[in-house]
Amino acid sequence: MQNKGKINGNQLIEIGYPEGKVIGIALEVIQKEYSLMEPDEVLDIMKNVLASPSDFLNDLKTSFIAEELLKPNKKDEIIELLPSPRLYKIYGKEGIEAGAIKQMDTAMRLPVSIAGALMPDAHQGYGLPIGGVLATRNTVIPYGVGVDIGCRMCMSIFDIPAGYVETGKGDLMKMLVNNTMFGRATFKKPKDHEIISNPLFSEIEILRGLKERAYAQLGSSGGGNHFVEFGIVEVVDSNNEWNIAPGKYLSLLSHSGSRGMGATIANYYTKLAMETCKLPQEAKHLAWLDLDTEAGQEYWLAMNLAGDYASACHHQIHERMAIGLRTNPVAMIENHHNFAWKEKDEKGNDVIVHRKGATPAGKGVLGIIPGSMTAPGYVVRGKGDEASVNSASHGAGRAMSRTQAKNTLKPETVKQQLQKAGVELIGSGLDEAPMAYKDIRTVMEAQKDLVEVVGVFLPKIVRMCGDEKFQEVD
DNA sequence: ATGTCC
Repeated sequence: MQNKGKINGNQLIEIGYPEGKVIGIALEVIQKEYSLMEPDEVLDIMKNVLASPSDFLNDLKTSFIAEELLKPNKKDEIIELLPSPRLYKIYGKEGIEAGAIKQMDTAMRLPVSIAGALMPDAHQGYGLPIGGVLATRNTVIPYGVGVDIGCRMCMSIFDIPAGYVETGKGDLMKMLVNNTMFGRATFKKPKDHEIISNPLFSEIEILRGLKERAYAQLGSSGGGNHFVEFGIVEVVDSNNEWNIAPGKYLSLLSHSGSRGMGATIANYYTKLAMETCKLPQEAKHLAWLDLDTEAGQEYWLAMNLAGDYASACHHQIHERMAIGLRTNPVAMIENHHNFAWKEKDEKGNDVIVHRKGATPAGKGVLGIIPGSMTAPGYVVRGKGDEASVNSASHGAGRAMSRTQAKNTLKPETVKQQLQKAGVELIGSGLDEAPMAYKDIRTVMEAQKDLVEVVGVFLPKIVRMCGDEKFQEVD
């Protein structure tokens, strides 16, 4: 027989072995000790060990399996939540849906949670709500970061008069159409970037299979609420970081993340976390990885790589536009809003701060909070408010779900609003219409203790992922 | 958000 000793994990599970570490140990023992035996005989031995492990504790061959079987099975133990959530602050509570608050309550009942806050643009997500901020001790929650790891904003301010968005409109539109890629579209020949030669792409198993597509998608933008847009930024703070005179300038703003790479990493490690960290039903998507484990360290490295990759994509977008404009920006501002950071709490202890749809707003930290296609976005400087865990919103937040927007909004109404606001739109669907978003001014009012406004941005030429149904109506 | 369903 050519398959002597060949047993796989599934066969062990079939005869009743619990999923987990013991499978690996048993397979190792089988390979080492029973490789010449018929599979059926091996399975019989394995059955006997399983039926009465204590009888095999002194067996030379199977004692390791027996020991593992006798260990209290931590894998199936459901970790208890605290009876009530730790206190946390909600900003702009009146505008936040109940489901998001419920999800944040659940997150604040995790035994690993230390602090948290809910931003005024919050809405329901998987695990941590979008707009949720959560500080934990030495653990990282993949769905506390979100699927689009490193989703971020980037703004370039050019020393070009604001009037150019009108006088140069045709050229700017061409630059967007020819030099940005959305959805499935990618560049025929992506620009090289050092991120692709990062050794982690060969050192971490899950990343090996992601390198090729990451290269193919380099410099692209994705779909949904991602955009690249030209607009006018008014710098309102004379005491700004770049010594720019207050006034209006041509500006480029982009919003996108880590494409397929981050999504694959997020889903892979969430699944892994859910296998090792069993939580009650309502909290199961908040499964965490201990940063002292191999999986936790791998996720941390992979997450950071995905963040750097997302940043690289933005930089290439901005580089292409700067080439088109034949000038370099006088200022660049950028920030992740789906990410986890190692920070210090007020006592100086290390904490892991997850921001899932939240802008870092430590004291003096610059960030960008976009509004909608027709509403202003803001360049902000964090005030370092402790209660917010040094955070602010990452946008206005949705007022309508995507389906609701698609079903109720009329293309003509949206077009009228765009026209009124003087906004030229390339691509997009009805679900990204301005009316689908909350009023950003109300959201900013709710977080005035968290950030101060450095500049106000108005979108003028917006490119998003296309939507045929919306496009047809011309 | 996502080679938009392994």
